[in-house]
This record gives sequence, structure tokens and C-alpha cells, in this order.
Amino acid sequence: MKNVTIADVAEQAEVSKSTVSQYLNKRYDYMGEKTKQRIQDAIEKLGYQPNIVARSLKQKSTKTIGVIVANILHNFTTEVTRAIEDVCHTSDFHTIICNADDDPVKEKHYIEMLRAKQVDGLIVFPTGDNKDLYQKMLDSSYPVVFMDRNLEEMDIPAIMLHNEKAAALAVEHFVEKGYRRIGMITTSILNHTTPRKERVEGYKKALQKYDIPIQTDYLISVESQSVQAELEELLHLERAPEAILAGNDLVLIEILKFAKLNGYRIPDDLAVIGIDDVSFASFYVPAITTVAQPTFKMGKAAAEMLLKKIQKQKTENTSLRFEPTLMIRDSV
Amino acid sequence: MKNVTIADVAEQAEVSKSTVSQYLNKRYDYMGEKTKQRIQDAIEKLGYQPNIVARSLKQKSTKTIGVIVANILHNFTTEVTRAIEDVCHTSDFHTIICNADDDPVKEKHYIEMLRAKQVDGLIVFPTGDNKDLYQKMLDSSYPVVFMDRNLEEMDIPAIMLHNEKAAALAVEHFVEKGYRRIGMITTSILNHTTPRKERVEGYKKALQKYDIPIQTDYLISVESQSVQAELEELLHLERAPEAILAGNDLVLIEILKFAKLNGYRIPDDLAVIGIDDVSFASFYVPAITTVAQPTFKMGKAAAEMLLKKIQKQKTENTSLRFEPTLMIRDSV
DNA sequence: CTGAAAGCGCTTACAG
DNA sequence: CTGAAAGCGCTTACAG
Repeated sequence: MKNVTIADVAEQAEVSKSTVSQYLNKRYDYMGEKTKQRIQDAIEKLGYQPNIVARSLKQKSTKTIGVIVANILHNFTTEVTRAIEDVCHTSDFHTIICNADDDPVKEKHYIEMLRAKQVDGLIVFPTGDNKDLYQKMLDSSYPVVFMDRNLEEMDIPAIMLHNEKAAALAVEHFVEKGYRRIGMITTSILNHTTPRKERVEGYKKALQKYDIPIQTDYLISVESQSVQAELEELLHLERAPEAILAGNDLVLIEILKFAKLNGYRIPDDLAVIGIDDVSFASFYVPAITTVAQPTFKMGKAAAEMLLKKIQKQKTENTSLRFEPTLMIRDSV
Repeated sequence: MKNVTIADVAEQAEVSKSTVSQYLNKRYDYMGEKTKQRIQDAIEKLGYQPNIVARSLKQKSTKTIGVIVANILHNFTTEVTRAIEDVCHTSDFHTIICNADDDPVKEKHYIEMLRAKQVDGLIVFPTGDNKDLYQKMLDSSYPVVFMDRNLEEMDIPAIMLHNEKAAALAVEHFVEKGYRRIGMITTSILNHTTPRKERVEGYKKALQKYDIPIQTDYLISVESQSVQAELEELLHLERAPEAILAGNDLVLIEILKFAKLNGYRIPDDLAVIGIDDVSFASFYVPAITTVAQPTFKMGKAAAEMLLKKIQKQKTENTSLRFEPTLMIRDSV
């Protein structure tokens, strides 16, 4: 049951290990036809499969990248991840996905683990709380690109949505439909992540543009398990909002659950727009108006940028912004 | 920028590489306190990180398992995969997920690739069309377990749903609610996979139990993109069905889209049950009655079984069946 | 209590 | 056109 190695093939084919290795790596330049044939026969006879671990050790490249996502539960995350895998696959790279679960400690653990595993580069949705680690990667010019979030002070390129615009698109649509009492709910007030900050900013600016005063009690940031309770309160205000922008997919789901449970009809009692074009948006009853992120393009861009870095191609270290698009349906 | 290796640590700490290695592997048995301390200091000073690739080569174990899923688009698949990752994580194993996309050629490619990468074992949702490969793994007593589907002739344990019962639960519920004209739609007639076959069988047996004649035109098996067209036809039959069992999540979604598009009210015009408890079932309007698979338990069982095999623990090579549960909501 | 040496399965510069 | 030798960064049986 001993594993067959390159030495066995060499012996069987009566050539040296070097020659077999050349053959495997398709460096045929001066190789005789008969030699090739003998090697091929030996490989088949022995059922030889190269050991990639040994190759990686020698070549100092695993042809593998790591992806550390902040939270796998977001629709955005799974779609982006899929796109990354697609691109890597066509470049013959493998992908290891790790879920940091919004926990900097886990993030640190995964970064170290993946580097120990010698992955050639990393795409990370940064929690933001491991700046020393990020800096260390930068210092050793290890290939990294950020996704979804960025760190201002840090010279690591990030792939991001144009978040302000995403929120603005939603607010504008509400306004066009005649709404002026517009609330917004986001998750995770604690870690001040880029998308949340920027989306809130976009919401505020858009309201200002229409001379609608910003009401602080219309702007809620809580963990998703508290969304329903907050909503309950919000909708019992004297002048309760009539439209709500959900900062992400998890918030949207909580709003829909709440509406169903409490008999709010959408959009008659409450208009809703969600950022993130969730899978069920088009066939929900009513179909949900959303602001879609170009998840596939974003994942593709991140993967391509990272692969270029890995291949030491000159890349400008600049972040990229992607445009959201409003998917008008029936919830407004 | 040279990588720091165990040799550098040894030099810095003025001990041998062996001693450093012992330290790293926590074989402290006879190690002097001062030695330990010196090594620890050297590691910190140099920022040493062990190279897992080198270790794997020597130890002939990568502490990594591969998971080859038939189709990542199924809700079932993502949930099972997550459970597998959880279990592996607590056992300090890593997971590489590959999507065969229901294509035996891709499946073969991934199996070979993962074995070349020296993963310690494989969980596969088999397409069924690579029996020679499966047999080869069996012959070399390579650890494998199947998920969701099995191959009768093959002595590889499989983790499966009690599929007949899943369909029966749905049919029984329809009947209890007074329905007798009950149709069923499944995907993929081509590859005769275990779940599809067994669910159809369960549907037929349940109807027989209630003396309801099986109408062949009520039983549809097509690719998901054709579901809506078939439904159109089905619902215009002379005696059209009034209730439909969706064989999996993708079919359910197509049915919901169709109903929405064509103004069928659920359950009044059409009652629906889906096998697979999709994420939106509870807050869809109306909430969808489903048959849930214990995805977490199933993933956990598969991972545990595989890890046991890897650790050469005696395991009975027997398949396991899991019980479905009916989630009664408002679509019937 | 610690070290020298062999070896895991490859690749690669070099020699011929 | 092909081979001998060194080396990737570890681990481990053995010697002392």
C-alpha cells in the first residue's frame, strides 16, 4: 500500500528522477520520444499521482489563496466568495475559505494559520482590529487585498461598493414615490465598518439634498436580533416613519419577519428597500425593491488583483469602487 | 526578506534544530526550563512561524479533508458543508470545498486534485458516474464517506435522509388537509440519484396507502429551468392537481415564482410543500410548509465518521439514515 | 537532557 | 538528450 513516488516511476521507466520530473513539468525541450513514452507507460502502470505537498515545499508556492470573510451569513459574502473561486479556478489556483465571524481573535488565528500553510496570498474582509497583523503582511510585502471594508491609514487596496451611493439610490427612490418619513436600520454599531458608516452617511446626505430633516430617532443601529424590538418602538413613535431602508440583508429579513408577524402590509403600511439583492427578493410577496451590489464583478476584481500581485506583476495599489444598482420592484 | 526557518531559531537559541522541533511539538519530557525559555525568546524575536507544508510532507498528513459537493446551489449543501467545517474546526482539521456542479468529469478532476494535495480523507456527494475512481479509493483503503446519495454496490458508508419518509410526510399532510389531487415535481431525471428516486417512491407509496391512484401526468421530472413551463401545462389539465410537492428547494422556488407570476394564490389555488427547509420559508407570505432535513446533524455525522476513519479507529462501515420533520406552516 | 543524521517527495542548476 | 547531487523545512529514531 506504499505510495508510488517519482523514484518508482524512474525505476520502472529506467530513467532518472530528474527526467521524470522534467516530463511531468512538460519541459520536453530535448526529450526523446521513446523516453517520453516509457515514462508515460510507467506512470500509467503504477498509477502514479504527483505529491503536490512536496512540490509546494520546493517551489515555495502552493497555488492556493486564502479568503477570510468577516461573516459568512451575508448573502454578499457567499456570492463574492463564489466569484473569487471561479477566477482562481480558471487560473488553476485553489481557495481556502475561513469565516472570522466578526471576531478579531478568530481573524488573527486564521491569518496566521493560512500563512503557516503557505498560501500565496490573502483576500480578507477585515474586522479592522488587527492592524499590527495587516501591517506585518505589508512589511513583508505579502500579497493581500481587502474586500468590502478598508482601513484608511493602510496601504492595502480594497474592493468596495460605492456605499454612499447605494443608500442615496434608495432614499431617492423613496422620495420619488412620495415618502418623506424615511428611517434606516443597520447592524453592528460596535465595529465601525466602512459600509455601515458610508451607508449612513449616504442616507443623511440624500435626505439633506431633499431638505428632509434628519431625525436621530429614525436611524437605528443594533445587532440583528434586536431589530424587531427596535422596529416595534420605532413604528409607535408619534410621527412614525413610513419607509425603511435596511442596511443589509440580515436587517431586511428581520423587517420582513416583523411585518408579517405584526400584520404590517408592505408597501401600504410600510415601504421597504434593502441593500443587497437577496435571492428571494424577486419572488417574495410583494417583490422586494433592493439595491444590488455587483458581487460577481467585485469578487472577480479582488481575485484578479491578488493573482497579479502574486505573479509579481506591477499593479497600482489602488482601491476600487463599484456601482450599486436599484432593482425596482413592489415594496415601495 | 528571507523566511525564517527552524534553523534560524536553533541558531539564535543556540540549540539544535531537533530541540526546537521537540519544543514546537510540545514534547517537553526532558527539556530544561532554560532551554525552553531560550527557544521561546528566539521564536518571538525572529517572528518565526512553522511551515506546515514541510511538516505535512514529513508527517504524511495534512490535517485537511476535502468535500466534493454535487451542487453548491442547494440550500442543503451549504448547510451540511457548514456543519462539516464546524466539526473539522474543533478537531483542528481544515476543509477544502469543491463544487462538482453535477458533472462527473469535474468530480473526477477534483478527487484526483485533492488526493494529489494529500488531503487525509474525502466527503463526497457522489455524481454516481465515477465508480472506478470510488473503487480505487476503496482498494487503497483511503478514507471516504458519501453524503446525500449512495451507490448500492459499493462498500462506502453514506449519510442520507430517510427520503421515502420525507415525501410520505408531505403527502400525508396534504391528505389530512383534504387534498387528493397531489402532484410532485423533481429535478434531474437524467442522473438517477438516490434522493430523487426514493422521494418519488415515497410519494407513490403514500398515495397508495390512501388509495389514491397514481397519475403519471402528475409526476414531473425536469431541469429546474423547465419547471415553470411544465407547471403551466400541469395546471391546465382537465383535472389539474391542487397540491404540489416540490422535490427540493430549487423546484420550490420555481413554483413560487410561477404562482406569483400567474396569480395563483397559495394555498387557495395551489397548496405547496417543499422538501428542504429554505431560509425564507418562515417569513414568506404565506409561510411555506416544508419537510426539513437535519442538515446540521447529517454534516456532523459525516465529518465524525470520516475523522474516525482517518484516525484509524474501528468504525462499522454502515450508512446512516436521518429523520425528516414536517414544518407545518401556511402553504397547505 | 540534547544533537547529528537521515529522510519525506519533489525540483533545478549544472555537468556531461 | 539525461543524470547526480543538493536542497526546500520540517520530524524522528537513535545515540550519547
